[in-house]
Amino acid sequence: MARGFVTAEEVAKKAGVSRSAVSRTFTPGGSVSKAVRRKVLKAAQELGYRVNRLAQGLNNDRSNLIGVVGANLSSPFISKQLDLLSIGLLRRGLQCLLLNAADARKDIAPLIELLFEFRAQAIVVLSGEPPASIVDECIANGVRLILINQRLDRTDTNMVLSDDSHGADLAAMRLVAAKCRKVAVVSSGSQTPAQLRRAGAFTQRMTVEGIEVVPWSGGPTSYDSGYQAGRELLADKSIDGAFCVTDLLALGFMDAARLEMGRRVPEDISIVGFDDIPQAGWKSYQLTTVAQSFDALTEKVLTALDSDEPETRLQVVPVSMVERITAR
Amino acid sequence: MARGFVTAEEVAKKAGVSRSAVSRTFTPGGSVSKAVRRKVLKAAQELGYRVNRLAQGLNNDRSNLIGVVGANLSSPFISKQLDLLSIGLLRRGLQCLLLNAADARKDIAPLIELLFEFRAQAIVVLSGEPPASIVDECIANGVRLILINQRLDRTDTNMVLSDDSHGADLAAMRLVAAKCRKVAVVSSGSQTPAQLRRAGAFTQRMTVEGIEVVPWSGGPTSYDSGYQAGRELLADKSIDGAFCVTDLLALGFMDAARLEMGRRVPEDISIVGFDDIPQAGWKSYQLTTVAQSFDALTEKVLTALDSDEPETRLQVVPVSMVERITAR
DNA sequence: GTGAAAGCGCTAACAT
DNA sequence: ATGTTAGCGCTTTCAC
Repeated sequence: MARGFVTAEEVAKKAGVSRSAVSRTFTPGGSVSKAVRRKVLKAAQELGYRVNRLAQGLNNDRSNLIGVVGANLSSPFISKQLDLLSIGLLRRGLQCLLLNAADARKDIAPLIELLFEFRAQAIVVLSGEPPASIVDECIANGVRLILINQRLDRTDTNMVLSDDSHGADLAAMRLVAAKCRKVAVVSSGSQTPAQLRRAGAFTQRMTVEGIEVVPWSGGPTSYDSGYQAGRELLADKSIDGAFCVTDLLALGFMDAARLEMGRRVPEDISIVGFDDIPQAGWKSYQLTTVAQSFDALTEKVLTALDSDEPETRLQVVPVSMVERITAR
Repeated sequence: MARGFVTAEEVAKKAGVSRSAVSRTFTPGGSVSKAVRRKVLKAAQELGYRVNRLAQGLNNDRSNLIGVVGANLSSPFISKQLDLLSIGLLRRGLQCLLLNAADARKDIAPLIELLFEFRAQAIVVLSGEPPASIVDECIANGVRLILINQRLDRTDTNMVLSDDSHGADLAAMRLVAAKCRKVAVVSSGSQTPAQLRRAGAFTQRMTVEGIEVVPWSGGPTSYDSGYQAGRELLADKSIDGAFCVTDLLALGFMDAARLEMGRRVPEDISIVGFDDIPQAGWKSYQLTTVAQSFDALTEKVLTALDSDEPETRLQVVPVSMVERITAR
């Protein structure tokens, strides 16, 4: 109790009107006469009144809060996503309640539980896979759930994801075009569904093409893991191509290749990444990579927020090859 | 109205107890008998009840919401900060209401206004300078305001910042030790207070040392701006040192120097950055830089959240030189 | 157009 | 330890 904020009651008193007149003044469709509105606005101004959204939400069951849960918020990919998303939400008059899962492997159920308590209108999951029970609860409670780059085997929730398998295919074909004979496919140890899809589709395609694939995975999704992969894999002199399922891995791999393992890129080895994070375009790297469209992804999430068309439940966003200089 | 969520009333009915018994069961210090508690918990479980934090907050004036406003959420520095902060808040049982200012130059007043409406308990500003009127309002309304890397000329609000001038000094001394004769100091066009302090302190020190300083500033705080700076400045063959007030700028500058302007680093030119973002440690760069302690910064912010010691209002966090290979 | 009154879901002071 | 009662600040019928 006893806080500094001014209430509508006080404003009403000062303006000499009823408490509901004040409410109406601040409600978009409220019917108030010019005269009253002016008086109210004046009093509110002088008192420094601002509506209490908590009370407002309690009343009409619209908290205006959108829960966002994600891990590794400082990774280039996630942070870019969060950046765009938070801008888009704000633009739509929605607030972003951010919950950091800290670690993608962690169970995000308790976080979503927390979002329920805040009566979030919708929940956007940037990373981590919610258990089926939580998905059910979302539906039961009328909370829209939107999963990014996550493909659950159900049709009753919103999923927005990049076309991983097609992307992996593009990467495969690019390495085929580079005339690679033996390629590495590197992913992190935290086998996220997206990474698994990419590695799987790539391997499958390469097998069809009759090209030998050497899989590697380990560590978190980071530059260091990629570097480590490079050190270990490139002891094998015959590897002349690599698909890293994430740009961060690719950048680390590339540095290991050039700086420690004495390979020239792309002369000795062709490298293709996935994501197209800003760093992939830096002059020291100029990584050839499969680009996810951050804008399109965000756009789809935003529209999924209000539209309830069942047919737009699963949105696959196209990817594209960004040709730079790391593949022959 | 008409939402799926279960209320305490329904739980009470099902458990055959009063509505307050339910409330007490879910309140840490509530005095309830084992028996009642069990009944309540059981009913709550079956019904899928969860407290409504909005209502809870409305009651005891503790929204549990901490407003966080920042711009350029995808930049390495800010995103790292946000990552740590959001983890810390969650750990303390606080929720993070994120507002993206999109652009550091934008006025953040309306965003803070919005946070008032949500009755945020405290507001953390990662970037952007709040106008004095807003600061006053925070104080008037009992909302703690914490500014990061922002030094306002007042003693009634919390500021947590890295020791920019000492850091700039370290950078200067490092370039002196590298025997530079003519050094560039590059900052972005969005002259943030922190950047101004760094550039200012650096220039001052160099002037004392009798070393010529060539200032450059332009563009946003980005890799590209740094690159641009490199291209323009290094037409001057006599520049043999550079202090970039931000790592992102330094990385771009370095690439321009090596890859386009034919300079060897550090043989021909010594480069020192500021921040110590993850990319500064990447093998292709290995930037010598002044490190801000993200952990210490976050730690101070977190403690500033609850402690109200006036003497801890201005917290200056020490910085340190990270010696890598870009300075002779 | 405006005010009175009820109610959103919860907590806390007051009895018992 | 438990139930009753009175709010928290707001929106929304419902009369007028």
